[in-house]
Amino acid sequence: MPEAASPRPNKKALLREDSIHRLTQAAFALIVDKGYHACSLQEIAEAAGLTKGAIFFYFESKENLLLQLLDLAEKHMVDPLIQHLAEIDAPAPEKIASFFRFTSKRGIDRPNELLCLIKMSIENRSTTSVADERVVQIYARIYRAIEEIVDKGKERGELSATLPTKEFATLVVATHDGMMLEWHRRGGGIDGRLFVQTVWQTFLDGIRVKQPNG
Amino acid sequence: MPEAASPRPNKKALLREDSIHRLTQAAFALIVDKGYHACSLQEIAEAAGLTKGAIFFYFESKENLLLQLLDLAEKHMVDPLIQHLAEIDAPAPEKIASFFRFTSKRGIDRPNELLCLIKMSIENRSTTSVADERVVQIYARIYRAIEEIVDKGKERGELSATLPTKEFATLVVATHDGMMLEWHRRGGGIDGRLFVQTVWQTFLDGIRVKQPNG
Amino acid sequence: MPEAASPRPNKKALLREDSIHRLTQAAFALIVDKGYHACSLQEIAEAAGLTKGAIFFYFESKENLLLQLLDLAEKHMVDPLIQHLAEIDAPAPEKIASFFRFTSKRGIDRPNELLCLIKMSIENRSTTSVADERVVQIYARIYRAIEEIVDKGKERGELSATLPTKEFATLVVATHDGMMLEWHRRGGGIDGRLFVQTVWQTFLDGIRVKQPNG
Amino acid sequence: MPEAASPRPNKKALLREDSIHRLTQAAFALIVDKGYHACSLQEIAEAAGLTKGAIFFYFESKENLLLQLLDLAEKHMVDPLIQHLAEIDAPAPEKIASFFRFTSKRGIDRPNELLCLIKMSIENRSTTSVADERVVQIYARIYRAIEEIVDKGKERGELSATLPTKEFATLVVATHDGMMLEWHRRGGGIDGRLFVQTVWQTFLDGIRVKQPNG
DNA sequence: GATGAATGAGCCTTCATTCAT
DNA sequence: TATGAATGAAGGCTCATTCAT
Repeated sequence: MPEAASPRPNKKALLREDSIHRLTQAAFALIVDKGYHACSLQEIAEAAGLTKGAIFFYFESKENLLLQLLDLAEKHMVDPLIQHLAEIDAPAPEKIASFFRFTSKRGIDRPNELLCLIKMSIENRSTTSVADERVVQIYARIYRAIEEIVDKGKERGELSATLPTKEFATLVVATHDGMMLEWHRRGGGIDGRLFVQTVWQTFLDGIRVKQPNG
Repeated sequence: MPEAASPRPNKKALLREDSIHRLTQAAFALIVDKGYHACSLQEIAEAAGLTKGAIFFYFESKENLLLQLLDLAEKHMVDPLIQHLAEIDAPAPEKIASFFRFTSKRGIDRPNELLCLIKMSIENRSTTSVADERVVQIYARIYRAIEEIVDKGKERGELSATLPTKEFATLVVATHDGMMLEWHRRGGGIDGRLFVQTVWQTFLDGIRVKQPNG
Repeated sequence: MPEAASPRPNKKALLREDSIHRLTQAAFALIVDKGYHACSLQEIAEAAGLTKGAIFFYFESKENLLLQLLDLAEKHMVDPLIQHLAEIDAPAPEKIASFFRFTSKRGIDRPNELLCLIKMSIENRSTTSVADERVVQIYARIYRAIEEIVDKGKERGELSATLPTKEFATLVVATHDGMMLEWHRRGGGIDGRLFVQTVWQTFLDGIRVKQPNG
Repeated sequence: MPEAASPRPNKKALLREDSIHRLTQAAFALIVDKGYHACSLQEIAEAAGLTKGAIFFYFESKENLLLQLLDLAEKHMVDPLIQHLAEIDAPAPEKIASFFRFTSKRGIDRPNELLCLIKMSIENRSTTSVADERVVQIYARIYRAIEEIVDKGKERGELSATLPTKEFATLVVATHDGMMLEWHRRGGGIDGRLFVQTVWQTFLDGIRVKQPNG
């Protein structure tokens, strides 16, 4: 099946796409690695094989670059996650487990987008910047999705009615983010698959050895 | 003219103590709030009612100031925590719960020292600095303490023998740090006491409604 | 296939002409408004509905664009002015008045070319650039024309013989340029026609109420 | 007469004063010479024998430096001028002449402050900056003073009642500014004293040879 | 004929750091 | 003990300029 008539595949558009991709990937990697404030545009540009000027050509400012990264993280990680949670039909505990499972799976191949979002939620605080607001927005969506699951779970008797929704959702997000960060921090030191399994098993079953009935 | 055994509290030393205290407290607060890289010595000095020069007089460099903060965090939070865990005589799950309980209690009054340590463990990565190494050391101590609890718990049958020690310890730390950060992030939005209670209840008992024996 | 004697107006040439015209007009307007150094080629190109590249295609450099503007200003404003002054047959004071009258009239329809020249004579100083030299050249022509009028006026007894030629010419140019700038600066604030009239009446008759003979 | 008791003449304050003075003088000179946008802080600092950092230490930003210059120009040139005009008791034409005479005299020793103000009134247009507003404010004061003189002059019959106040004031300012700029532009080329004399003689008496009565 | 990608020099600004006092 | 003056390196950003297409 040969390429259709398209006389020439628009070289400039391809170049543009490629440059933007290299810049965003480099930015993701460096921000995850060193933090937003600690990494310079110089470094990012070099890592992408371009110059600072190219970043401004495509993104106009450092903060705007960050905003683009957040947009990507939302599109590639958060949107699918929330859609996934909405689609699956399972008891609340299983849905919570799915939350962990979903990002873990995605995170194995492309950890930087998710980690960038998490790191920014921690680093960029009290700086009333646009990027900060963006992070808050995205997190609000995640919280809403989890709180919905919890509320429905409580209605259906799948979760203890005494569970405080907000606090529990906070716990879920906290565990999730902490886990991702810790995973990244310990790097090769731990077995990823084993870790993830431990996380949600613990989370679901509690850590105590179950006393045989009684 | 020899220094007398001066019963009256040395005024100079007191002043010195006070200045150092104000500087470290200001630094703790600002680093927790904005991150190490995002806050300048100027800000810290101003918040302490002193000038940049004073910081260099007492700490010699920005990194050294951070090191002092880490030392304080270790002395005031980590040392007591580890000693506490070593002293109490309880089953492993209970000890894990104590871990959460202990820092939560301390964190209510003086959250900044612990949060500073946690934030630094996330922000300062891949920068092979002395401060980074210091953070790693401190975290290693915490991990060791938890892994010891887990191993003993498995020996005694208090924890499932199939629980992978390292991964589980990672989970504990992750949950703990994530929880602290989330708590701080959500500020007044959530009920602290309720949140902490939720954390370790969930962690200990699992989130599922227990089927009445059967 | 030889070029025909093409009676139909060459389309390419027209397009070319049009683009150049739009660029120069945009440049005139922006330089008058913000000054040469404060306005970027980006702005000029955008205002002309083209891109930076087009400017380099037609003008090769920012300075060369300015040179072209100066050429236009000379051709459209200075050349006709000098020719006009040479042609009219009147006493020196009347010729001086004509100087003001002429540029005022022209300036009403196309103020930017004259203003650009004046502004450049003020902004671009001590920068030994080609454009600067060009400005000096043009001003030298104007000075020469006025000094000629003054000298002849003195010869003919139309002007006081004690009037220092150079200094008086300087005064004429100063008043003229200052007036144009002030006119532009105050925008709608003053009545143009009334202002111009005031200028040369004052200049010619002096500002004092004439004592009735005696 | 020995220096009074003052134990030591506060070296730091003197140093401060001196550095600020050198920086402002350098800034005045370079801005007058090349324009605000065309001269860099690097140049200014070098001309003052300091570094860029020193400028930020004392002035915080380039624009703020300019604001300080404008303040100085107002204090040293405009305030005295307006006070002078208010104090002298003379017919309106003579007061107008005093306006020229006063700034001319001051301008001989310290031309840069006045020229900086004038140049900024021309260069900084349509940039809604704080500095621009400052310039407008200062000019408004000058205009007010002149318009007052004109109005009173018309009341007392010293000036033609048909003279439009606003337009005439504009003319005065225009002539004044143009004259100052031209004087600066032509540098050594013209005789300052002779020029000034020509200006206000012309302005006062008109340029025509007075016909002997009738 | 004109664009869009990309560069590099230079700008304003920040900030940790030094040092005389 | 602590300050205030000053520096220099580096950061984000602008902009004239080049060039393949």
